[in-house]
Amino acid sequence: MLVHPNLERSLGFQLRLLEVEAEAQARKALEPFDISPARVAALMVIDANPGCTQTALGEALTVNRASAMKLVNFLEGRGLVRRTPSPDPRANALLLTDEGCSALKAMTIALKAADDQAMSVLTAKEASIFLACVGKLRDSFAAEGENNP
Amino acid sequence: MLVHPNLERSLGFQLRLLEVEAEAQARKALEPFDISPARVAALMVIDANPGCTQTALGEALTVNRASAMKLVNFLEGRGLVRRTPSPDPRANALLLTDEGCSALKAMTIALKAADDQAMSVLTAKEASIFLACVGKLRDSFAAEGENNP
DNA sequence: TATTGTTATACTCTATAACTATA
DNA sequence: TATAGTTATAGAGTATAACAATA
Repeated sequence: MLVHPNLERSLGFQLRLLEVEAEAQARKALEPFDISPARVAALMVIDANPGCTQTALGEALTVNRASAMKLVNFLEGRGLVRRTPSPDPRANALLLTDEGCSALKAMTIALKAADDQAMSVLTAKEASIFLACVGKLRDSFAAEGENNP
Repeated sequence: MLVHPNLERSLGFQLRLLEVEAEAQARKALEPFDISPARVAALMVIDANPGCTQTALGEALTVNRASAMKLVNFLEGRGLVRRTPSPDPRANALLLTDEGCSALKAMTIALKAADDQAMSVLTAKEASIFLACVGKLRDSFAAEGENNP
């Protein structure tokens, strides 16, 4: 069945289909850990920014404070993240627990294997151009968003 | 604030960020029409496959029958799509109304303008390689999905 | 039996708005 | 007044399961 000539050539639609498949693949790679890709992304942000606040976590993941809080509630409940006192008593400083740290290492390995397998259909040159284009496009969208806030 | 070295290099995460931005841009381009990108995609599928069933529509959009039905309910309520009798009396044959046809033309123009603007940061060669890579990656994911159904 | 459309229900993710406690 | 976290609520979007009509 035909989808539609305009859809086949549409950047947005093709990206959406690809992203849906990439997310499903990541979800599968994470099945042994019973955790979603978005939550692993949160762990990675905290790992890269120990002591960051929930608001900062939300900004890095482009979700709002309330959503960031739900993420942290889940990760804390799993024993992967700790809320610790921060210089500013209004804020929480987020840290990975020891368990969170070792779990993240294992998850990262699983995700990378899946990623590498998907990227293996591209030549090295294609992969490099592809990732550069993704970056350029993201910058382009970000610039547009600033012009029309 | 650092996101995370592993995330910066992650195909899945970068794709997700890009897709979120592309979707937001499409949503904005469609604001004058008060309709979501997913619903316009449904219109395009029906336009390309006049008389298709709801189940077929769902398959093309990779959603299930119940979700396809909600899409059609909305589009019918808007007067953009008609459910007509089908050779198989269990099924509906979906058609665009005249209004749906002309609305889709205008929406397509708006979407293409936004798409072209985003792609304008890529050289012609980059754009061609980028779209080819998207296709390759989708095929790769699809093949993986078949091996592990 | 299998399939189409339908309905009811629930789940996930996210957003908004209002509240508190601090700054 | 502005900000961090919290809470309650609501909205999309999608999925599952069961049902009727028909193949």
